[in-house]
Amino acid sequence: MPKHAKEMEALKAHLGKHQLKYTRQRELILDAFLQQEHITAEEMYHQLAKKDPHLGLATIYRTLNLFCEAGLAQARHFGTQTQYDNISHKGHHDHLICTDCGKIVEFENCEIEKLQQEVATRNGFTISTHRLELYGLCGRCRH
Amino acid sequence: MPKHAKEMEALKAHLGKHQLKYTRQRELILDAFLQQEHITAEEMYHQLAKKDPHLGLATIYRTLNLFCEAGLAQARHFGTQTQYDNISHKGHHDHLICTDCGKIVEFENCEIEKLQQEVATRNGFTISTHRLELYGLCGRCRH
DNA sequence: TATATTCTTGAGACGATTTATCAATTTCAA
DNA sequence: TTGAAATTGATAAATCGTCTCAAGAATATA
Repeated sequence: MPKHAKEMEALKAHLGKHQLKYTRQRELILDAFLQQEHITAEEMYHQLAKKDPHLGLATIYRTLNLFCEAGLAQARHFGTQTQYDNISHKGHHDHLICTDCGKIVEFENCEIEKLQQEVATRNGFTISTHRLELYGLCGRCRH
Repeated sequence: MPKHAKEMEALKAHLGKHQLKYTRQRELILDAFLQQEHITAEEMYHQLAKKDPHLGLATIYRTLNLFCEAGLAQARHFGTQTQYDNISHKGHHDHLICTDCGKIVEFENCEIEKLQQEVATRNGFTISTHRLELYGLCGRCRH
């Protein structure tokens, strides 16, 4: 049984629903992606160059965007690059982001999530994912 | 007395401290900026083209970044562009977003904000802005 | 006020990141 | 196995923001 059977099924379900195909490249990229907490397209390109030197950067971008549509990933822009966060792997992480040096601290907070649920319920919504980013200065950059 | 005397003084203080000059362009851009909650350089470029057709885009980028350094603005990457948030503007709100119909509900929640502060403090951060988006289905689309 | 010094501006070149294009290839259902 | 439809890889192109530099503007000094 593959390591990430659950996510692979989720991806296949999305592909089937949209008349898309399950390709070798998509499987390769999914495997690599699910081992990361977050990654950029460029990083993945270099990582996968060993396994498949002909895998194109455009394919990686296309596939990571596909993962976002399938609900496996979430794009987040910081600095000049886009980070693709793995939201299926370890539970959801929120981010503290230093606007000066770019340092990112991940955190989880059940109380905040509970309050989010309350807000959603009060407005008749059913939440599937969320995004919370706190911007400011880290201890070192404050000086 | 100008509309935004306080912010103008803050800018002048920063300029003086760093041996920078108070120019017509900086005043023009400050005036426009303080009327916004957040704006991109491109948006401001078009907005100000009426008042000064020769104002360059590079000057707007430079000036908005200057405002960040002076503590009047905060850069935030959203989509492919950079949003410059007006820090002096109160009334931050978060968003509930329906992934099916695109409906957006705005909300504020002091308790969540308080918990955010706690998380930040615990990690040595000083928050200046944040972004919270809840994605899911609205009441109508759930059926 | 005149002058010297320094900073700023505008225009376009440039670099980095991401998307679009398109012929060749692969997938998948019949 | 076959054929329609989707995908890929290579690269061109678009987008966004910064850099460069000569010309112009702001401030300090006399």
